[in-house]
Amino acid sequence: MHLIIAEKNIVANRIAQILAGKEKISQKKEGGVNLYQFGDTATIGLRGHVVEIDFVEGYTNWRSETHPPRSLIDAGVLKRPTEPAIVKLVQKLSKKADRVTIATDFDTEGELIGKEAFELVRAVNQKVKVDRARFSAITPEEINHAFSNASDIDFDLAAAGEARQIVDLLWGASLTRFISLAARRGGNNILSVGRVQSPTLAMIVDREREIESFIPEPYWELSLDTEKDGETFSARHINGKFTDKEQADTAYAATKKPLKVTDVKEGTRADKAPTPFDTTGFIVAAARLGLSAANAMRIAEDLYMNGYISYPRTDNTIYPPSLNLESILDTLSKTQFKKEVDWVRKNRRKTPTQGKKSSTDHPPIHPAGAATPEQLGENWKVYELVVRRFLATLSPDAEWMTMKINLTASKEGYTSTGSRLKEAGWRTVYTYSDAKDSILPVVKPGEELPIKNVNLEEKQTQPPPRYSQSKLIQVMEELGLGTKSTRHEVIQKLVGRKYIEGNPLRPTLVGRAVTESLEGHASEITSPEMTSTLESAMEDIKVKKQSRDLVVTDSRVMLHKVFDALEPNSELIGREIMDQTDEELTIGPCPICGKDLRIRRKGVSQFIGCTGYPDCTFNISLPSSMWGGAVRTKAVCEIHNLNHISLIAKGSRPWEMGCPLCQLITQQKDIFAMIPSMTEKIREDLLSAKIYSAFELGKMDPEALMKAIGVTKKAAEQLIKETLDVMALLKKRSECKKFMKQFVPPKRGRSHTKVMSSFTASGINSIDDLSKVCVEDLKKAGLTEEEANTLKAEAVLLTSKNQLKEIGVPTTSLRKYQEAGFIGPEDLLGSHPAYISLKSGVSIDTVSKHVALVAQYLNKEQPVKITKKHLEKGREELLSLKGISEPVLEQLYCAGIIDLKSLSTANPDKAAKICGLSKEKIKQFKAAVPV
DNA sequence: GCAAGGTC
Repeated sequence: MHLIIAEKNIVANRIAQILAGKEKISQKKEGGVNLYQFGDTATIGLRGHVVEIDFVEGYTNWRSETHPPRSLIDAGVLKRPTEPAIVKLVQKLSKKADRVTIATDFDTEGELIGKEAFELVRAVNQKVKVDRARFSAITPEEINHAFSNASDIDFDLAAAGEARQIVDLLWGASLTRFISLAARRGGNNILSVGRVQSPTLAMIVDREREIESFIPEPYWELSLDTEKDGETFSARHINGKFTDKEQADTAYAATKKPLKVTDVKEGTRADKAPTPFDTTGFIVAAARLGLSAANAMRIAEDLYMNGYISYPRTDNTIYPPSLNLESILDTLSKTQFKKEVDWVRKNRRKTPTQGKKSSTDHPPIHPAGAATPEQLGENWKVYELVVRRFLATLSPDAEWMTMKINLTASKEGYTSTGSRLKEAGWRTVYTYSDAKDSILPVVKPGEELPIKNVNLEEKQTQPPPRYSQSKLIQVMEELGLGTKSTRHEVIQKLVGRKYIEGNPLRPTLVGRAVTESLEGHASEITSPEMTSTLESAMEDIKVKKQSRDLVVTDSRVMLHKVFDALEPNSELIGREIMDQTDEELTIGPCPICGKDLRIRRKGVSQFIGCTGYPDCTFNISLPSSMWGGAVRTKAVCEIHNLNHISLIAKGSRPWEMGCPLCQLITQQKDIFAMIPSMTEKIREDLLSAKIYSAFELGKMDPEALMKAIGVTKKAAEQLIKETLDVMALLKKRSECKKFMKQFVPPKRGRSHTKVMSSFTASGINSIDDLSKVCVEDLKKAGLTEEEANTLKAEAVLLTSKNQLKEIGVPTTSLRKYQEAGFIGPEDLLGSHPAYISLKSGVSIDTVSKHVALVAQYLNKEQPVKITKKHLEKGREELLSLKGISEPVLEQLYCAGIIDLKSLSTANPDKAAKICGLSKEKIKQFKAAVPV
């Protein structure tokens, strides 16, 4: 069997299709992994790296005395499967294979992925022949050629990739741990460091510092307005920007009649059609549609997975000759772009535009399938962008008419330029950048024009702009930081670590503090040079000028030097970062005592507390950090002088909460409104007395409240009591919601909050209410019949359980009763103890005791006590009668018949109804009782 | 719990 291993599923599929020719391919899934088989060949796709490198055992504890961060530098590393299902299938097939071909991507990382696959194969099959197919496009010609000319894995190339892996892990993990520990940060708040992320962060910090230290300088611009045939236009002074005020004033004063046209120049300007999309170009264009880099990539990947566009991770801006542009046009003419396709076909340029980069792995991003807006929904605009860009690259250049008018006003020279789109060219199909005409009137040299206005404007030089995501990705690409597949993820990572925020991007204080510490003590890691050095070392490994191990050893030596400098300063570094970040957590003065309020974190919970604690207990609770870590933003509340709060979670937009105290007040407004004797006046008085929450109010002493808001003692007592009642109700509601959440999954338009508010409207406020509810009310809240029944049954179960517990039934017996179907107190009282004992397996003595407790609790008549001895005797008596077996005995117990005596006194009609035996049967048993 | 690189 010939096993072919590709880098990803989609490639495996296409290779199979090409190699199979007309043969039929059978596709099956094993453990969620696709396998394509034809003839004696099986093709499987990996998922990129299916193993990852990690440290050998013993290094998991960050705070270990024996394995501090520095020890990671010399720690051993191993490879561990990250995709066990794929690894398993590869190895299972390898055992049976007599030829294995590695067909991963044709680049360094692809060679490494191939080597990883090779190692998996060798681990289970030492003899099988393993070769390597290299192809730079997935076309029949390339693939067939690659497989009939298969060569060997390039272990040097793979080793270069391994060196990168190891160096990245050693530096990243050791420095991340070191700096996190120094700044006492753990869990969600670790401070990460890495070869790509740290220089990227440093660029953003650097830009911010440039902006801060920028000193604006004034300059002056001089222009005049004139008119021809009723059309006004303006002209700039030929000096451009005046940096000297006096010169500007002189020129202004000298701008006088007559204003004469000295010169008119007309020309044309070519406006080149854009080049094909690589990943960066695509992200930049998508940013104009308002998409973040990560979002644009997510949508592109989605479109790719569904066959609408080609592979979106590419560095290529030149269509390979093998790409069939004609058939793509055919496909697109089946979409709503038919008109544009026809236009392109009629006006097509000789050869498509091309950029500078031609890489081997994937073609530029282009449309691959037809789609409609209905099919794609939100993703449509990205598809449209790819389509229009593709069409633009086949379209002719646009052309502009340009006109330049030179003028003199007395002796001062002025100039005006205009342009008009002459040939729309590619702009016909690529409608994103607006092409505005600025048309000048027709004038002749020597002509005199009126001066309508002379304008002297003072302006200021501007600092450089902050990076937008797409600009940052462009710069990263120029510096060689990251890859086409990872750049956008790096930015997301920096946001997730709360190093950067906003759009355009600016550093947080943490981001800045970490960058500054690293620059001061481990500058290697904040410079893009580390990447270029690593890359040249990798080049050396590829050509055998160096070995992988030598490169790694060198890197280890360097990292030790870094730690030599870092370790003695660990206290200092920690202090620096903590001081700066404390500031970031401080949001302004406490409304009660005036000391600083600070964001506090404890596990997943976070809140705003007063630095005056425990003297001042003022606090505001915040949503759990599962919704995002709380950080302060630049905005400050005008009323409370507090910074606004924003919650930042990985992979989603920050949640702007605004001023936390304003939030608290609005939120409490609804709660206050539930208190019967609350009036708007009292509420205002409470606020002025700095009593912001119902919780605070409920805790108050009536005397103190009396003084604080000027009400009678009786009113104060009443208010406090009502507040406590409302809070108890809210607590019950929240328990009820939590309970409901376990059984009612959220759906579109049926959030848990929505369901709960519907419950409240129907008067359902607690789990207890749920247990007594009418199922129709639950269905009103959007629950299905089944969900409603389940919810009610579960509520009955829980409330009964709590009730029985309160009565004094211990948990173990309680569980047995409920499992046997005796749910609540009434069930225990409604059945004969013997029956309960038989069904639940709880001994009769215990059952009797519990039943007695229940009867006492419910104020019901105490049932007759039955002993174990009595029961056993009765049992023997009954079983001795003809026709009474164990199952019948159970039915008799149900009817309260436990011995001969109770049988003889039983009423057959009643008993039959309860236990399900026929009347005749019971009469028959009665008759058999010996006299 | 660390990196960066693949891919979903």
